[in-house]
This record gives sequence, structure tokens and C-alpha cells, in this order.
Amino acid sequence: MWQGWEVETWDRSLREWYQRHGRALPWRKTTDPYAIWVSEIMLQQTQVKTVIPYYYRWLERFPDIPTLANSPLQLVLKQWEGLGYYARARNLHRAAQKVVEDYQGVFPDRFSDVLSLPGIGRTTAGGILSAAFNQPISILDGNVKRVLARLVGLKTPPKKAINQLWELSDRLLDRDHPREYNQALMDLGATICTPKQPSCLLCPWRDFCYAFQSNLQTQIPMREPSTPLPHKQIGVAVIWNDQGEVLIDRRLEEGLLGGLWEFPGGKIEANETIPDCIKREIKEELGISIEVGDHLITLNHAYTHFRVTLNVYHCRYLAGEPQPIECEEIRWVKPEQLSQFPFPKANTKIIDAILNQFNSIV
DNA sequence: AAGTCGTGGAC
DNA sequence: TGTCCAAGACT
Repeated sequence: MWQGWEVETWDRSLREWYQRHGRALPWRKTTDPYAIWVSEIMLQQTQVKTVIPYYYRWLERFPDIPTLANSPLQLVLKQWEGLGYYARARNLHRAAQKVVEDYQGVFPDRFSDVLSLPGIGRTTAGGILSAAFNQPISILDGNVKRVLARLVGLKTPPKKAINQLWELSDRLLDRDHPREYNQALMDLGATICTPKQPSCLLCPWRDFCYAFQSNLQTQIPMREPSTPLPHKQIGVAVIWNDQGEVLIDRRLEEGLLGGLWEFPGGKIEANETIPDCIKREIKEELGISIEVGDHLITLNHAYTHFRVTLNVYHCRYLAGEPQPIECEEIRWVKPEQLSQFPFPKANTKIIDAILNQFNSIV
């Protein structure tokens, strides 16, 4: 069915649709490759609506590549705080330094150079180069995968057909209008060809779409098999010293929430009470002894691959010199200073609870 | 090559 | 309340 149509026909109808119904997004008002790069990184696995305020604040604080490259990582992470997937911020920072080193601070315009920057894969490289320089490079993000899977009636989960999807994306690319085409295809996926209840009657490709013609649009793309999420119980310590300061630690640079600050703690073992867990973890990780006091708050938080319940207790520092055994760094800080440090979301809720108690007592 | 890596919105 | 999933990259 769909083989009978010429690619040029699809491209023309998509472009006409885009000119009427495309989204007005902040990063479409510029061709500055740096600004577009920032937007592409922030948009990875993150909704447009979430990104927009971060995007504006970022460009205000880091208006160009040298400014970003010369800023301390802690400030960079503070600007990223709340966006998640913090490796994106660390990679963006490293990549900025590489652009300064290797390209005199000018963002490269060659695909292989862009692709070699940390945090930039094939889709992001194509997105940047097509948007900033109108280069004819295809993309394959979540939107495009879904659109193409429905278009051809893909009978497997997209992950299993990634090579075919790239081929198709390449073949369909409008080489005369690559910037418009890529943006249009993503908008189509985001606003018409949505995961649930797609608006097929409004779609410029409805006549060519296998899924719509077969009424399979709610079954394609096929779902990836999902695995159950483990749930961990965590004991967390808000440790106070006699100066009215609390102890925080900076997590290791790599891995989950790398480089962010947190209140120390750890997993509750089988048949272990929460106070016992907290005392043990603090001894193991920081080498100090504490007394566990009042319960502060209990929080549930969902990550991508597991869930946690944080059981947070006020604690009193007793003895020993804190040492960064399983973290990068340790500090005693006054509660009002906590806002200066980048924390993961679950920990900002703990901070709110501390400040609320603090203010209601004082 | 399957697992890892955050958070919020939508339903 | 749970589930899906959003402009993916890296290991």
C-alpha cells in the first residue's frame, strides 16, 4: 500500500501541515548551535513543557560555550537541579570544555566531530546540525520512531527494528528542507501521532499510514516487555552538631545522581530496625557515631528502575571525624545554606521538612 | 546488548 | 494508587 506513493508527496504534505500547525518553541527562534545544542540535551527523555523554563535560565546563566566551560561543575549541576538524568549536565559541561580546547570555542559543524562530543548521539547530532545549519541529517527520536512504526505497520517493538527505522528515516528525509522536515516530523509525533488516542483524522499522512488504514494505530508501536520495579527501604540521617549545623555529603561523580549532594543513609537490611540501619550506614560511610532521635518524614520516590521509601530521622552527632569513605566530600552546613547545593528531588523534600520545622520552632 | 540513568505529566 | 512514557546516550 504505502510503497505506491512517492516520498516527495509525503514530504510536501508534511511540510504544508507543519507550516500551519507546527509549534512555536523557544529554540526555533535561533540558529545559534549552542542554544540549540542545550535544548537538544535538555529535551532528551524530557517533555517540552518541563524544559522551557530551564532553557531560558540556562542561557541567561551560561550565554555561550566559554562561559559554560569556565563555570564550576557544582554551579552547572545547580542549574540542572530537578531536570534529572544528571549525566547530561556533566557531559554538557565536559563537551563545552572540549569545544573550547579543540575548536576554539566554536561549535563544530561536521557530523563526526559533533557525534564525538560527550552526551551527543546520532539523534542529537542530527537534530543540532539540521536545526542550526540546515544539514540533511536524519533523526530517530521517540516521536519519529512512533510515527514511522505506524506508517509502515511495524510488527515488532521499535528496539528490535532500530536499523530498519534508521534506514526509513534516512529515506524519507526531505533533503531540500531538512530543518523543517525534522522539526515537522517531531511535531507530528508530539501533537498528532501521540502514544494514546492519536488524532489520525488530522494527520497529513493518514492516506499513507499502514496503521491508520488498518485501524491498528492503538496497537502500534508494540510495547517493550516491562520488568517489575524493585522497592527499597532506605534509612536517612539528618545529623545535627552542637553548632546547629547539619551534615551533607556529595555523591560519587559517576552513577546515580552523580555529583549531587544528599543526606547520608542506606538500605535497610532484613530484620534490621531503622535506627540500627542508620547508625550502621553512617558508621560505614562516614566513620562517625551518632544517636538516632525523632522521626522527621517518610517519603516515597520512584526512579526509572526502582522505587524507594526514605525513612528520615533527626540524629545527633556523637564522636569521630567525618570521612568521605563512600562519597566525594562532606560538609556541615546551616539549614539556610542548603539551597546553595544541588540536591536530587527526593532530598529537596527533606530540606523543606527541615526548614518548616526550623521556622515553626523559631 | 541489555541495564543504567530522574522527574513530572497524563490518565 | 499504579502505569506509561517523554526530542536518548552510555556502558
